[in-house]
Amino acid sequence: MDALLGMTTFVLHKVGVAGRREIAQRLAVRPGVTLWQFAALAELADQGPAAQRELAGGLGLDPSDMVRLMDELLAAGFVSRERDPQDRRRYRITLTPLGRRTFTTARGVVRKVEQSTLAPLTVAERAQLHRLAGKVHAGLGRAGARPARA
Amino acid sequence: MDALLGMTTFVLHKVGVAGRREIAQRLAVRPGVTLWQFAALAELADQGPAAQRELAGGLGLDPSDMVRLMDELLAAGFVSRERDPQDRRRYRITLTPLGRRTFTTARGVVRKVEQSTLAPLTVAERAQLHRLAGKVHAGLGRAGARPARA
DNA sequence: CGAATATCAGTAGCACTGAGATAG
DNA sequence: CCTATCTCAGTGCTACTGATATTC
Repeated sequence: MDALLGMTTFVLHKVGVAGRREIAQRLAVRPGVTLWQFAALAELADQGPAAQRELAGGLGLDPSDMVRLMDELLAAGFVSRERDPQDRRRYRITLTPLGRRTFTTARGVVRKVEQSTLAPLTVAERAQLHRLAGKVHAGLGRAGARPARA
Repeated sequence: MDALLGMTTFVLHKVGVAGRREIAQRLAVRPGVTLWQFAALAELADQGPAAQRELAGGLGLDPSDMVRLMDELLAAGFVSRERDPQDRRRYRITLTPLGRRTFTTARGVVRKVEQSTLAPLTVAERAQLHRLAGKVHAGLGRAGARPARA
């Protein structure tokens, strides 16, 4: 009996970290983005313009770390930002055409790596794994990110 | 289409990190061990006395970090160690009765947390998730830990 | 000599904490 | 006055890298 490998959480963590590593390394080569940069682009591509706080919330990233991420994305020309006229505390982050193209490229890379990582599974099993992981993830909530109110 | 949640690796990583966090917090309260300490105790309980390098390899932990871990386990009285008479470069790490009792307690805690984390899944789904994650994990290998030779 | 074990110091990435400035 | 968004500096944890002493 392997007490460690018998624990689903342990195996899940190992697989998750390894997958993240692999994807991060590939994305660094082409198209030259970090994992969080890719994640932010993905969120923007999905949901359109958003405030930094909303982005951070959706990604599970701390708002304070979002600042640095924004600096990078702006410097790379992947996004543009302007103050929200309705609420001037907020920025309105918008994906640029370059950002969208970069995201598309990156998504292709990620999909390839993911297929490689999940190679031991059949197509049906991959779908099953994704479904189950999604259910567990949905049940998490309540943890992570900075609380909106004290 | 959620580009991020559509990626199995991303979800797996999130779930794994959250699970690890939760377990680490509980273990810190009772029986007062870290996650790596628990992992090492589990490995020793499974496979009997071992050298530090073997332990590190089995756990996916860097050998250099195993040193600190050993200090902690020895100080806590969970393990004892002596030089291997056949190969005096190696230490022989053995679980003490206290270490075994601590492991048993910790394992109970971990199982409870795991059940809580996997609550959204049925019993059959949990088994399925564990099986699929195990297959992917087995396919990883080759990554992590320090290479045995340059 | 080359290789393996254990060790130790230093580094890098990542997430988090706490506090401040501006706006509602 | 109180809250929210964005910002910045600093901390802690984890994992990794590079180098050394001892033993085979």
